[in-house]
Amino acid sequence: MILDSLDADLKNIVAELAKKANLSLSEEIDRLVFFDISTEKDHGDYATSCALKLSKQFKLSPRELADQIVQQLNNTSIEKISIEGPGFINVFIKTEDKANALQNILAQGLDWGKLETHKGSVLVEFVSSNPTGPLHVGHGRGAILGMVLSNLLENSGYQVTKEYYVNDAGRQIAILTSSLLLNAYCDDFDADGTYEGEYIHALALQFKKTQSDNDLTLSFDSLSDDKDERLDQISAHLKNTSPELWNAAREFAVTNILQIIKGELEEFGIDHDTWFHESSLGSINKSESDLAKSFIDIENKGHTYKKDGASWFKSTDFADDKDRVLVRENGEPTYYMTDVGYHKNKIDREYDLCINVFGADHHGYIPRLTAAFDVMKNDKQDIEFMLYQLVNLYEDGNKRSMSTRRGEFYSLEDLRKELGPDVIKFFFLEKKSDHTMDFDINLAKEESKNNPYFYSQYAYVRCNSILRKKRFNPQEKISDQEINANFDLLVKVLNFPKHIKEYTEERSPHSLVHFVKELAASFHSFYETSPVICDDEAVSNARLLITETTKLVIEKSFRLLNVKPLEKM
RNA sequence: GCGCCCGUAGCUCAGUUGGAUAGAGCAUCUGGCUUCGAACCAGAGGGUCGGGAGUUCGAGUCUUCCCGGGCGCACCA
Repeated sequence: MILDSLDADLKNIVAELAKKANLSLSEEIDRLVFFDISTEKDHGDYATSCALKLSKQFKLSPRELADQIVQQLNNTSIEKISIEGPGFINVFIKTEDKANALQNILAQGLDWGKLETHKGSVLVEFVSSNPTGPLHVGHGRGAILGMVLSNLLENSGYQVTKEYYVNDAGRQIAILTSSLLLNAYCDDFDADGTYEGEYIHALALQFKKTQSDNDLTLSFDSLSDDKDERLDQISAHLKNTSPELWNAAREFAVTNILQIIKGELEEFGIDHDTWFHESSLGSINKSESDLAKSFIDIENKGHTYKKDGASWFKSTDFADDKDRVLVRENGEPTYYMTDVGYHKNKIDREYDLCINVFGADHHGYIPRLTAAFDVMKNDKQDIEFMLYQLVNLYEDGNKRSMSTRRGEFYSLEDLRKELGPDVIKFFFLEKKSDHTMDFDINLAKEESKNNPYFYSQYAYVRCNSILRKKRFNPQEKISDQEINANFDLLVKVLNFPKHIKEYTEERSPHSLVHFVKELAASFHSFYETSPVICDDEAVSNARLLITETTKLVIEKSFRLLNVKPLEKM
């Protein structure tokens, strides 16, 4: 890319100037000295404000510094260079070089936009919804976010592992197991707080068929009035009186619900590389288990203490607002402890970076998890969190309720069946993730410009439609006129890698959606003003090349977004 | 009460590590199909960037205080 070469030259020049002035500015040069893509044609192709930022250090006026930089900047691609306003340096690139760059995109194909800027291994943990029921709409947002983030990271050179953490132990699973058994064997047993809904009834029926003892009757003696106590009594009773049945039911429920979840994720093209089961963390009492290893690690490093019979982690030494219990008085690990053990396992698998995609309601969890991670990690490892906020569904101007009293809820599957997976991806990704979003179902169904998904697909379809009609010679020289007349479109196509790099580093998949929308808009405008198939063969050839490269960039973007480009609509 | 997130056009939202005149779409108004797909394009109006103070060549962006909204503050998971 021309821009990379310009950036390198600029950094070298400023470094030289700093050296002459006896200034050590390597950090500033790294951070502040670079070219931006100009937002206006008048400002050239690229602009830098580095002279404004560094004038103080150099004890020069910004324009004086800019002048010194400009005198040395003689990159062969530069057509014209000027200093404007308070000290901006604007660079105009030779039209011929832009034309060459455009032709070069064709040679790269879908590798255009692929980066080699990052190294190392990343674990992205996302979805990790409890296997107690189908995914709801909110899970979908996290799922799509995690997937596209993974795509971007992979595209930039990282070795990415996508992981789903399965909470297959603990109280929620006990309640799920009870729910299944009650549904299978107790007619009209109404226990507040158990899982209900069609999927439970269906699973219960299936489960019953797998058991030889078909007419089992379950009975309960005195049950507490307190909802939670009662649920635990039911679980304990079932588990103790029929341990084999209990284990079979638990296994059956978890396996089958995971299958439902996995199937739904597949519909969205989301595939996790690993499914990590909480139950595999082992027992806190066995020293080789991840759970015990993580506890011992923190203990050995001197960050634990005993209080009220429990074992605590002094997380307040690491920016947490209160200390946390790891092991209860009764010897049972807390949920937090299991998550610490899980992260110890991630650390031992030697990932350089662990990214957790969390629902924003878990944000309070970040300081304590970071604290434990920082204690256990090696000094090259890092943890990051991405939060996603709630989704509100609107239909006909009214907020739509996503759950009912009966435990039924409007699931991700329901939404997908209503709209299709790709339009949902586009809408979910369009908004910044840490921002509650209003999802307008009517708009998502609309097939018009109002709907950014269709608008973008339509641009791709138009590209294809044109390219089917006429072939072109990719080597033929392109006139300056065609390059200059289509600045708005080409600036996006030619700088695609720079944008992708930024979206990856900023962890902002939503920016990619906005990029595609804007690229589509530029193409639609180009389409109206510049007939591609026309009598002038040279002009036609150039425009076909522009169309082809635009198509490539849209296609590549769609792939990163996990959206299937449509040849026809 | 403490912590995190958010507040930009009537609505839904962007806004490039602080940059040049704050942008899209919807809605309103005007114009454009005999031709590559009008599922589109061109144009107009619409703003105290929640409010005040500060930092500096420059603030929607950073700091601080206030106002308003969401979420979280367990030996639950």
